[in-house]
Amino acid sequence: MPKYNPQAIEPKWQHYWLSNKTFRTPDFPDKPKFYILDMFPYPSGAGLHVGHPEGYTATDIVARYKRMRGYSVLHPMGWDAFGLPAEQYAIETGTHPRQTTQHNIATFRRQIQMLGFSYDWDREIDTTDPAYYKWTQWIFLLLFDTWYDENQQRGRPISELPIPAEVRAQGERAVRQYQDSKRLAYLADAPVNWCPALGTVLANEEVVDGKSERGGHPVVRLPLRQWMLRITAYAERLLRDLDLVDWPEPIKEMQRNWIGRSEGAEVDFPLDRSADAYQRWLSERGRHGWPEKPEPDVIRIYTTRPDTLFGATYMVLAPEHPLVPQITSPAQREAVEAYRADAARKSDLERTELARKKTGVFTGAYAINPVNGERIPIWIADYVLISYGTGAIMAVPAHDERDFEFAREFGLPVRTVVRPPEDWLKQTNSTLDLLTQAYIGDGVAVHSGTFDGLPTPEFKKRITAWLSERGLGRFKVNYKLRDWLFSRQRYWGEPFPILFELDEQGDPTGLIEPLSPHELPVTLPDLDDFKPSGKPEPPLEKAKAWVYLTRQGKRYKRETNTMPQWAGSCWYYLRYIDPRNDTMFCDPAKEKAWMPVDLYVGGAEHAVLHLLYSRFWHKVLYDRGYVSTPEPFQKLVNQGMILGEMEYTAFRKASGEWVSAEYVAEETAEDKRTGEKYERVRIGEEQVEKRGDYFVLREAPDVRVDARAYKMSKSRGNVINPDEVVAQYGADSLRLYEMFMGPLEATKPWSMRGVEGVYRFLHRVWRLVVDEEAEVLRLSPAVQEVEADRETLRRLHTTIRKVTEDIEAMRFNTAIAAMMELSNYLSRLTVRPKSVLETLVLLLSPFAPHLAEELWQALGHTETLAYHPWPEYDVNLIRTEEIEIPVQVNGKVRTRIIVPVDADEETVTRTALSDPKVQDWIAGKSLRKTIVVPNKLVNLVVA
RNA sequence: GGCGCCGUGGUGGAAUAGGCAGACACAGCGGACUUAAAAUCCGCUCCGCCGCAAGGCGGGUGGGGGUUCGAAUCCCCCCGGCGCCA
Repeated sequence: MPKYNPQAIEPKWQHYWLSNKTFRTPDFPDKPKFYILDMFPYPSGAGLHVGHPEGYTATDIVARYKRMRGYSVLHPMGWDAFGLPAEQYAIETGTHPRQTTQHNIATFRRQIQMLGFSYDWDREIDTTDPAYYKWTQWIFLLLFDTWYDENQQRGRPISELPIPAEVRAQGERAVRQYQDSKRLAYLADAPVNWCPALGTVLANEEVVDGKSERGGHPVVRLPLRQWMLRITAYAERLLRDLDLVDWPEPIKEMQRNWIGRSEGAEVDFPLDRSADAYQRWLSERGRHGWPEKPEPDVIRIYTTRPDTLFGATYMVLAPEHPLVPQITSPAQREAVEAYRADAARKSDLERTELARKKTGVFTGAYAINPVNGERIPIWIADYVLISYGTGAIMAVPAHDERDFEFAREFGLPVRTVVRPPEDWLKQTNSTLDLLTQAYIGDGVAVHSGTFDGLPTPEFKKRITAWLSERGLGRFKVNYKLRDWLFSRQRYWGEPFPILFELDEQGDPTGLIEPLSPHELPVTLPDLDDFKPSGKPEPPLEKAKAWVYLTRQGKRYKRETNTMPQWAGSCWYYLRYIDPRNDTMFCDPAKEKAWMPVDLYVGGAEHAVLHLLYSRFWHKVLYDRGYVSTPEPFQKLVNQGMILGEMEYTAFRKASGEWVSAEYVAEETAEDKRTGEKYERVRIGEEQVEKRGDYFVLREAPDVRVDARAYKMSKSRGNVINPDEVVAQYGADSLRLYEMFMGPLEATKPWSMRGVEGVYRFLHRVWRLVVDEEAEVLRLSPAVQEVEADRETLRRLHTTIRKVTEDIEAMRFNTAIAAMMELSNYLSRLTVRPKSVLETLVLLLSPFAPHLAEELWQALGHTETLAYHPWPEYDVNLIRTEEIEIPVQVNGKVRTRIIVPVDADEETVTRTALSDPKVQDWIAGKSLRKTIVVPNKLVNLVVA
């Protein structure tokens, strides 16, 4: 029996922790607090993936360690359970998504609990639980009730929004519409991906190359009235406050890029008109200044290069630009209409593809360049997006790559207004007036009237001021970040707590009515048919009895879109703090006590969207006084991806002849030279060998073999199931292996043999303590209550220090290596001091908690070690009297000498020079220089 | 195309205020125990060369160059992989 048997001891301790509520966290921290959060999983039907426990083990180690260091640790788990797959399954089988979701959650919970994580399960949450999404809806109402005050740079209640007198004069209805236009949650027409063949609206990720992912049917972009969240109002703060958090720099950089702040100018180009009319317009602008909205016959553009205004030779509007129908000449109408229809079928990504051939159509209209009065043609082209800037650009082909390509394609003039450096001209074979490609760098202005000779940055300032004085333009900060499209035409999501007022005919009056908080939650109606309606409208439209209601004598229709999957995950970290509160989403006192999250661990795939969206919600809650910190996640760590086992692939012709991998395109298995298609052959490790930088077939060493690890996927058949690993080796081995594989952040391939290796280590630790020969669980006879000798103590305390420092820095792989070294040493001792083993068990306990608890008990303890103080190390025990350091001669190690620790330079030099080997090496040469690095090395430079 | 990260034995990886390259583990080889196997334990294991041996010499962190007494680590160029953006 007393063999190491994880299958017996792991369930035993999991049951112990659960039934004793060992990891129950008090409502308020009673010691210094530490909030450790995992990105909660979407409980998919596939069950837990080995990638999940990687992050969960890392956080669990820190959580267990922090408890032993005397912290109140908040460490919860829950389910991000709304989402497409459950709904897709419902469409296919009629199974209600709730049922699928509950089933998947049960599987995930079982799998996570079998790994022995120290979550406080009393705080488990589920985003699809009405008691949870009640508060998601409540926060939506808060967004709806908030406007952004640009002056104060914060969100404020809509009741505090100043109403302009001219709006107020138009009556109550106008006031409400004005308010609605300023809310953080507002309605707008936004294009959806409508797939007529499937009769449904698709999410962006379901559209590939303008076709549906399933079936490859064409997808068109159709405007639909949808909820938007005004995240752009917070762009500046989302950018700036990245300085407050301790996140990996690349992740911050990705967020910065995503927000995409740029400085430039907005400039108004009036449509072509008579010289008189143009002069009138100019003087009008000079008098009244820059208007909030341009006149209906004026095109407003945004540019980051106002210094190139004199080089604008044409304009381009996005095909969707509202002015297009108005300005198109009759002769061009047909071509313009066709082009617009075509553009609607393309995604933004395809449209902006740099390598793509530029397309576009002339509208027949002209505009006037306000800096020089020049008349320039107006085109439409799909490389201009309606969603960026103002949806219109001035085209400066000389200094913008896309404009250059477009101009070349359509024979439009190119005018250089920034002088490129001479060597650039030479290199590109250009002359100042004949560029072979766009020059996009800075330089000195030419052909720019009175601005000639100004360097680019100076020009930008001067021209912006010039435009500003004349009411023709203004300085403008622009963001690539777009407002967040928050509606989904789906069933399985949070319903909006919003009503639309109906008139007596049952038609919408245009008034939007938010529900009151006491009317929440708005629960999802049951449907028995989840099939798409065949119209671009949400499935909830089918629940007629739910959709229409009478409230205080008025008829209303409910909003039938649902919220996107991101909604529930935007604030879940707050709910864990007070998960059962039904009067508030979270008690402010508890929030203050636990926030911010001290450590947040999850996959890098959420580096941008989830983290940006939740930061945005958090800031709104902050502005409205519901949370106490400007940022939710203080420290962020991204775990790397776990790949499948290493695979060797060879390529073979139909004739059976091998083809070296260097000639084969890996993705298609086609010959790079001839296009011939080959067969992929999986090769065993024993059939390959390494030659230089490549693996080759052992039987045919000319044939290179493709050697790499692939992402785990069902279709590739390389998915590792955690259940099987636990059944074979136990949870402690799985946990330990995932931490031992390499650095947490790195992408690394799985290896079953590696699991075996850590299992052997755990088994060895077991045998250090337990008598395996005995029938009952008792200590090994080598374990005795004796004082440890000096060397054992030195190794023990070195290990304590290493493990402690490594956990703090989340370098779990090297912490484990240190414990392996200690156990290798201890296993060679015939007498093992009990106190040393106790310390080792404590060090190991955050990593392999089941084994540790079992051994702790075997060592005679009756209580869990979960709250036992973490071992302290004594530096005096780590120090040695003497130390061996290398001696270099001219930078090469020639021998080693033994010197007292902290010996001074002179002693070290003297010892080195007296060494016979050193004397051989420096014989007949003169000593030029001596470098002594204390306790590290000595380098003798001779010549 | 731009930005970022990365490249170390047969494999995963150690070693960064620039200071002994290859800790720990896997795989492999040899040995002990065993009737045998598994498990376990002990030893060897970056490459090349010299030596019967003890030992010694040289090369080596994707490639090339540079800074330095000294570079896996810092700088420049190139090659390859991954991620994000376009």
